Amino acid sequence: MSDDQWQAPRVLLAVDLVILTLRRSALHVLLIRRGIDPFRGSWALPGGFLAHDREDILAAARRELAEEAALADVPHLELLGVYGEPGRDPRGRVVSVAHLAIAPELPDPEAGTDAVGAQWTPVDLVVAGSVALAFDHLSIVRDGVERARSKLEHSSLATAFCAETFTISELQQVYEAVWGVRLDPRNFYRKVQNTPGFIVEAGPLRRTGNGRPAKTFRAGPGRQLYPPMARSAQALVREGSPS
Amino acid sequence: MSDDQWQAPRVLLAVDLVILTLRRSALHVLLIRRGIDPFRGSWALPGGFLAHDREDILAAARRELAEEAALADVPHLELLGVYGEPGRDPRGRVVSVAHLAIAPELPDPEAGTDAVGAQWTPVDLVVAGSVALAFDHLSIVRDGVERARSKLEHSSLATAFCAETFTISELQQVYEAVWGVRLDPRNFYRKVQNTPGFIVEAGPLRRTGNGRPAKTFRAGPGRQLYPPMARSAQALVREGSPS
DNA sequence: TAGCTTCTTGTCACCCTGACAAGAAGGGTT
DNA sequence: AACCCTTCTTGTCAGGGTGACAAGAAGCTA
Repeated sequence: MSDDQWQAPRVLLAVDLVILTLRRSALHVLLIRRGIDPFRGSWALPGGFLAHDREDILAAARRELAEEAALADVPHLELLGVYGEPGRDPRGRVVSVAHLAIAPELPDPEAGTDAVGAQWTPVDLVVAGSVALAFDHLSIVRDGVERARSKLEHSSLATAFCAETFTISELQQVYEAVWGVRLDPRNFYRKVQNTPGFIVEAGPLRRTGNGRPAKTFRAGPGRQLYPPMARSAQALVREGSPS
Repeated sequence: MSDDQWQAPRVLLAVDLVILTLRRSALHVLLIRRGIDPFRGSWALPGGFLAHDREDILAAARRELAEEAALADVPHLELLGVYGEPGRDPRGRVVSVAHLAIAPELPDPEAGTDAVGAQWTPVDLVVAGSVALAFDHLSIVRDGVERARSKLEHSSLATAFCAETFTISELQQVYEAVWGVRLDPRNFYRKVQNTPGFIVEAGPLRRTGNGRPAKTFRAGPGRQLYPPMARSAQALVREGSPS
């Protein structure tokens, strides 16, 4: 059980990022076209190895967020999972710590920045397999989307998809896009208003497109939602198939 | 941004285990007395380094489960988190992948096996700080308990604390111990019965201690609970302070 | 047999939810 | 300006789940 000569193996530690956002009311994930082998030319998640021996993992995630996605700050970043199956990377034993990041819809897409080759891709296309991903990144994306779906129920994660201030209708679009369902605006309005700590009115401001101006809100102090948003219950009216 | 000479750092990968069980209606965690430096003589979570270069992480977790806890099989084992802060281990850069395991109350405690020095310890004592833990293991235990509390709400994790067959009363004790609340037996009975896929009757068997014999059940096919078990709502009657 | 324990089945009021009607407040068109 | 259309917001109402609680069922012990 204990050889004096035995040495614990050392592994390469990578950080990968599932960055989700809403674009034109559809859920998108940021992908990068790989410039090096292996999988050169394939789409992959932003990520990379630890920069040095003493870099903190979360710090590495933020660094990759800035370097590869040109996102200096995101409203949400959390551990998603560990993907370390032997053989997942032909370069040797690589253990990847995947993170889930949520960003609001940003004015500048992926243009002009350091993040050349970065592209927001509809999640539907990715999970359907229409976009081939490097390594086991398809599994990671699937897990990330499922995590987001789940956390929308019990936490205030949905506000991370929105700008600083937002309307209830915009918040509803987050739920509809991530869950893939249609919700009744009137019941949704009442529900989020009656969930303590979820959202607070952001002054009597108003802004809108076409109809009656909407009240604006900002994220409230609560991170957990009681009572939770019911997914299965409201999911009666599934969204139609894509045309 | 790219030095030809740059080499990605390699880290030592460890696996740690938060193994929870119920003993005499109280939540316990398995701790090991460390026999080597650092923290020799302190209590710590079961765990260790990867055995070799190609060992799968989950396989390493199961191996440690068998070696250090003498648990050949547990009904639940999942990723808990990654703890890789630089400096958490004086031996160098160690990244620990923590796992959460749930075991039913076992007939043989920690006696006689390979797991010398293993001991079931009340979680209350640990989180209160009455038992000093090595490394950042206190944080890991806290996260593990919180994970279990959360998953009891939306998943059928509670059945992992029970034997193959169990009574509804035993299932209730799991919720009461993990959540630290008292629940009404009649409402709990109705609730779990009406949650589809949670539990199924295990034949007309019966067994009990003192009162009326209870029906026995086994875990149902459902892993997610709809509607979920409400923690905040039922948590009206907090359990009394320890005597 | 009485008393105690625990399990199991009900009852009832309240609140949340889903389905839906209708008013409020803007823009666009003629 | 009148009208239509859009979206936001406030209500109404029936049904189902939940908490509080009563009461019977089925065993053990004295």
